[in-house]
Amino acid sequence: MSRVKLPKLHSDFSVDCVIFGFDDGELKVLLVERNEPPYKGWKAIPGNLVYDTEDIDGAAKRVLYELTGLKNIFLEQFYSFGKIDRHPQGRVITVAYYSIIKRMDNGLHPVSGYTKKAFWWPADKIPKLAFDHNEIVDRALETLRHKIQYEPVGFELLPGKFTLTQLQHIYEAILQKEIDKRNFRKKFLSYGLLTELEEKQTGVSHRAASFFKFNKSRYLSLKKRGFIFGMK
Amino acid sequence: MSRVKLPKLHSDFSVDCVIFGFDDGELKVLLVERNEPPYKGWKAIPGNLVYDTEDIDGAAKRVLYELTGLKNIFLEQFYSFGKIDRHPQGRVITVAYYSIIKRMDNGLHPVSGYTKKAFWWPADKIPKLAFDHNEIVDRALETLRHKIQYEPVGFELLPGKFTLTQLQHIYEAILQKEIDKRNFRKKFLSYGLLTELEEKQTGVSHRAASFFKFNKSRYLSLKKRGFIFGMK
DNA sequence: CCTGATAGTGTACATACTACACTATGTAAA
DNA sequence: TTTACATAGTGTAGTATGTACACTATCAGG
Repeated sequence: MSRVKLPKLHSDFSVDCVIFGFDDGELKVLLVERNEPPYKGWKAIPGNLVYDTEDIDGAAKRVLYELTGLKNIFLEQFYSFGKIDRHPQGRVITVAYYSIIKRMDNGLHPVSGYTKKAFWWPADKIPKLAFDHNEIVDRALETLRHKIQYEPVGFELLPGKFTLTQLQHIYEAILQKEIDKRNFRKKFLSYGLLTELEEKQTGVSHRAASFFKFNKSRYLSLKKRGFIFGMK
Repeated sequence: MSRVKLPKLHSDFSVDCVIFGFDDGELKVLLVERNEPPYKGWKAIPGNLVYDTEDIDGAAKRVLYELTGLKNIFLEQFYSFGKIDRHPQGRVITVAYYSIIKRMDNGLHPVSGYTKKAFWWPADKIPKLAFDHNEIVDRALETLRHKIQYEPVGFELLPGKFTLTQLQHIYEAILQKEIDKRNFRKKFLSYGLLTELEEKQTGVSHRAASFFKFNKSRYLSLKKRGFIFGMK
C-alpha cells in the first residue's frame, strides 16, 4: 500500500452543529448570523468546511469554537446531508453534530469573521435558515427526542445542582407532553442516580425546593452492569 | 444567491454499504473482493466514490448494485467516517449505509470491474477488511442491535411466510441471547402484527409448524396511533 | 410402534406504569 | 399578623407487563 502511486484526491465537506440549551423553561437552539457569502446575513447553525489536517470530529469542535466562542463541548454526530444542490458553490456534503449544554450564560463571542454574532433561539420557532439547515435542525430534534428516552441526557442541560421540577420541565419540553409530578419523581429517584444536597432554593415566594445533583459515576457503573435508563 | 460568482468547490467522498442477511440460523454480512487498488485483492464491504450528479442516498444504491448486483434495496444511513488517513489516496470521508434483506439466494453478480465477487460472511467472524471497514461493520452491528429492539426489522430478514421459531432465531442471533419460546410467542402474537396462514411446513420429521406473515399495514396504522414496538 | 425432533400451550409471581389529591413551606400583600 | 398565593413534596390502589418454568401434540423414519 503506497501513498504515492495513486492519484491524489481532493475534498470539500463541511460540518454543522446543532447546539441545544434550556432556558426560561424552553428548549433553545444556538444560531449564528452569517457574515460571508453564500447566504451572507442569513441565520444559520454554526458550520464550515473541514480542513485536510483534521478529522471530522475535531473539525466540528473547531468550527463551533470559531463561530460561537464555545469550547470543550462534547459533540455527537447524528446524520450526514448530501443532496446535490444543498450548497450553491458546488458539491458539499455535510456531517451534522449535536450537543446539549448547560452553561447558557457563557458569553457567545465569535472568534472568526465568518459570523457576526451567535444567539439562542426557541427550538419550536426556528426561522428560515441558510442552506438545508432547517432540515438539519429538524433531524437533530428528532434525534434528541429519541435519545432522551433511553439515556439520561437531561442533566447535560442543567447546572450541577438543580431541582426535580427543573428536571421534569426538561423532559416535558423535549417530549412535548405533561408528566405527572409524583410518578416522575418516584421513577427518577428509584434509579438512585440523584443525590439530594443540603442546599435549598432561596428567595422564592413559595416552599423552597431541594437541590439535587446527578451521580454520574453511579450511572456509569450501573450501565456497565446492564442497567438501562428509560423515561417515556 | 448566484451560483457563478463564487469559486467552484470540488469533492471526494464515498459511500459504503453494510448488508445483513440471515441464513443457516446465522447473521451474515455481504462482503466483496476488491479488484482495483487501493487494497486490491482485499475483502471489503461494497463502497465507492459518489458522483457529482447523484445525491448520497442514490450513490449508495448505485454502488451496491454495481459491486454486488443487488437492486431495489432500502438502505438506511447510519454514520459517517472521517479520520484523516482512512483512505491512502487522500482525504475521503465516507457515509455508511446499512440494510437487512431476505432474498439471499439471489445471485450476487458484480456489474462493474471494481469487485471480483460478492459473498456472504458470518457476522461474528468478519476477517480483516480494507480501509476502516471493520470499524464500519462493528458500528452497523451496534446500530442493528439497537434498532431491532424498537422496530420490527426481523421481518426484513425473512421470506414472506415464516415460522415463529425462525423469527425467534433472528432475535436470538442479533441480540446474542436465548429467549423463552412461550414468552416470545405470547408477546409477539399479542401485538397482532402476525397473520397465521393456512399453510404448514411439509416434509419435516416433527410436528409441522404454521407459517405466518407480517401484517405491515396493520403495523403502520398502529404506529401512526402511537403504538411502540418493543422487543428486549 | 417406538424414537427423536420440534410445535405449541398456561399459570403464578414479580415488577413497572398509571391515575389521582392533599399537606407543607415560603413570600408578599392586605 | 393574617391571608392569599405559589410551588414542594408525598402514597396508594389498580392495571399492565415481564419472567420463570414443563408438559403434551404431531410428524417422519427406522
